[in-house]
Amino acid sequence: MPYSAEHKQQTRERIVESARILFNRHGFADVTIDSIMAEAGLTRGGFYTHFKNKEQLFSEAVASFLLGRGAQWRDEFGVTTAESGHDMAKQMIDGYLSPDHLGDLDGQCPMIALPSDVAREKPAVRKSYEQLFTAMVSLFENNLDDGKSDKRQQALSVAALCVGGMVLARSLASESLANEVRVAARQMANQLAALE
Amino acid sequence: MPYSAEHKQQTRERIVESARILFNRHGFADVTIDSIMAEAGLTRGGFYTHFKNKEQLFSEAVASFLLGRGAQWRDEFGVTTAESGHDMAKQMIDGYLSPDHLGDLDGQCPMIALPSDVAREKPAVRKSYEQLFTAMVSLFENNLDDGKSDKRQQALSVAALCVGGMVLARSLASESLANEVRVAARQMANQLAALE
DNA sequence: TGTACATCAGTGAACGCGCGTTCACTGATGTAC
DNA sequence: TGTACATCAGTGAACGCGCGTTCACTGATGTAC
Repeated sequence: MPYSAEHKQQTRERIVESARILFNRHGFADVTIDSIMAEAGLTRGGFYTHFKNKEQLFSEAVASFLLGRGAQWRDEFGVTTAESGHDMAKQMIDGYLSPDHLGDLDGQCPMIALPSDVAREKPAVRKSYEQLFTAMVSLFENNLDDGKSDKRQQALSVAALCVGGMVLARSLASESLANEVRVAARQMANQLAALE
Repeated sequence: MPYSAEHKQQTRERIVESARILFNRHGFADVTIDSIMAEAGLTRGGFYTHFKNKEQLFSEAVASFLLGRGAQWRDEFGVTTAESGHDMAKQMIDGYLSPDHLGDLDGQCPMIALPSDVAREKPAVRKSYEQLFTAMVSLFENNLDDGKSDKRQQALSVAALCVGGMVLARSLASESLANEVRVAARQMANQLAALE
């Protein structure tokens, strides 16, 4: 068996990481397999020993967010005691709708960077996107008060505000209007999260 | 002067209309100038007597939504008396977050169909997107109660919920989850619009 | 009213380019002896 | 310990294709007479 057991796996992860960053920045169609492989320190042809095609890599790149910053969020905010729930939800909301996140084209959540790219893809890619969304909604569900009959609706709405506010901020021409939307969504999301 | 005065203008509008529909359905990168011109009953080469390049057409196609269904919405909900404001806002919210709108890939609002495509474009395209957003926010501002100190914040949040809810619904794999998000966003948007 | 002409919207072949994918090959590595 | 070998991750040239844009040309039209 040439090469160590994990060697191929590590290369594969390097490719997924390059892809995640490049897709986040330029979208699915405008990123070439050449550029992804070059970013990972490899050449074009090797791609197909790891992936069936470009679309499969796209799917994995979107999902891989949950292993990086996504896991960080989950670890930080995912499991909390009842009384600290609101604080955790607030930190999550404030972080997601922060200027830092808005400026982080490479590291941002793919839900913000790639919504319309994903909407045109096949179910496999959409499932990866859905994983991110489901994780976010669960996180909010776990950090809102118990006993609320519309807790899930609240969590879904807060998530829609987080994603919607950031997606809009990214697409507007005016930086000041973008920030106005971001701040309004942040305040409203916090208000909703604290609603009782 | 060969051809009537409006002939060129009409052809141009036909191209923009084809472009709006095709971009809405397939995104910026995956639509060819050939396909747009063919849809308008013309051939490739004629494109450049009307537009500088593909990007300029994209910008005009996004903005053109305000002349079609956008104008319809504006006329229907734009100018209202104070006491009917809430009803108008509700109709707008319910229409935007309706199953019909979710299923209408050709006629949908470009804010839903093209957010990440637009985010990567130059200011001219982003300005067109912003026109749509500004129109929506104004419409909500005009249909919420007077005298509220955070009226604008409310309008921005409702708009973020409308766009966010629909963008997410488009990108998820599960149809039932997509509808859950859509309905949750609709209910919450209506709640916010009626907040006093 | 009828005809020659000038205009320019629209045609379609061609240009230059880069993409996703394939494939015959290479060379670094772990194993057997 | 040292060497021959088998494996397969990675290489890079090539294939087939379609794109955005250009350009010399055409032919439908309004105008001048």
